[in-house]
Amino acid sequence: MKTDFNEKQIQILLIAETLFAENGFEGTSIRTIAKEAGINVAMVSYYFGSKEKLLEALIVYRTSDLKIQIENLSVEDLDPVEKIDKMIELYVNRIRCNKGIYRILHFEFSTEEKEDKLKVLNEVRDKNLKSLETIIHEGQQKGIFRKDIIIPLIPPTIMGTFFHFTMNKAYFKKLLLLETDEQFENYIQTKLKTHIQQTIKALLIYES
Amino acid sequence: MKTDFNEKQIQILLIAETLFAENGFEGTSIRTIAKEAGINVAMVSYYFGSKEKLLEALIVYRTSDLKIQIENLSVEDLDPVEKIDKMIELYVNRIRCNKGIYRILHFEFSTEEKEDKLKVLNEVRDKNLKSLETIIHEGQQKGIFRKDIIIPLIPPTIMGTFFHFTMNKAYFKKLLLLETDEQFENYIQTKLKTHIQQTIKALLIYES
DNA sequence: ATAAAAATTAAACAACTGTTTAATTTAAAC
DNA sequence: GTTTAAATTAAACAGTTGTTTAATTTTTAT
Repeated sequence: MKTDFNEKQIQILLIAETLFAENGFEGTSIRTIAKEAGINVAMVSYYFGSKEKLLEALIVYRTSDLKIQIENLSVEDLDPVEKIDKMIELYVNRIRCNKGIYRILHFEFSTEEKEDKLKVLNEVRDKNLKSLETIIHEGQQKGIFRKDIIIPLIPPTIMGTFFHFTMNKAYFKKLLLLETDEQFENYIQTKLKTHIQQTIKALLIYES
Repeated sequence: MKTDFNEKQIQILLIAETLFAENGFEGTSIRTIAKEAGINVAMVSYYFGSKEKLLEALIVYRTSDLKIQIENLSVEDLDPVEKIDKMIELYVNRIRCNKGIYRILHFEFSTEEKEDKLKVLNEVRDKNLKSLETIIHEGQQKGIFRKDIIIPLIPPTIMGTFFHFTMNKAYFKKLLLLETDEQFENYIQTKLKTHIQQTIKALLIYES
């Protein structure tokens, strides 16, 4: 599998990413990509073979990016609660910086069965889940966290909350009286992030 | 705004809903809809005017459905914690039964600015939020719930968790060893529902 | 400077897109 | 039974789609 792209290819990939995220895969024509990138239509086929393969290349390009971003929190010298806080901050920032590709991965690939192309993404997810498990088990051994937690359901709550909020930008901007995009972005990094941290910590610690 | 449709129109709407949810708006052609519905291509234009207006009609049709489904929990004779449980159950069931239209509303309308068409949806959201506020305020007055909760961020956690889980069906089926679609559906109605309930209750009750 | 390879182009391709037309069939009203 | 309206059809429309071709320019290597 090809993982190295030249400057021109990367330029095309980045523009395709934006357009796919904005208008969907089917909603974006090669001609639009070409026009936006200031190149000839044929160049996409020339470099990537087809529109489908362009999407695959984009996913390869971006998920290899994500791989690198994985940090191993479980080794750091923090107590479990602090580790949870930090992990959520990492989650939020990672999605925030890769909104485009996340959107594409979740919406273009959600229904269809292109599992092979999602292998890399699944590897990232599995590794994240492992890190999370390590942290929670540590907290459970120290008697801080409850023991009847279904750990695989925690990332959906973190990511899902974030996604649902950003996907309904217009609605929440109006609801929370956030006038500019900057205010919206700022709200995510402060209030929303804190809300998610509070939620997960409460779930882990609370005894009913 | 037209809100009544005849049998034939509803048949077309339902098939369009499935196809839009599966392949997206741009990814679904009128001819595919017509073929699937066993009608002539021209009938869509004849009944709805255009593909765009077909989508609008679908949203009108479905959101008027949703409106009726809104129950007013806040008046029932239950304690706040039970009300939260019941409300989440309603949330989960409502999304579960209207997966298609929710997907369309969130993904086809997320980026573009077709706010006027989303008015009905926003009304439903606002009403749900009001109900939730009533319940939480009651719990706060009784000293059961904490007072520093950002209430508008709770629906994103409920809906987001659910969505993220269903959107990544293939991944979670493999991860949780759910072999059939029935097992997956069952997991949603039991474990996932309980997880969301636990999460929200913990957030509301837990004192740090 | 010359030859080979890579990059870029405009044009053409057939298939598909949403939509409209005009003719025909079916149903309703009188 | 006749007239009028609604429903349905196949065909055509013009525009767009992804992709390929073959010619041309640019870059690289010798």
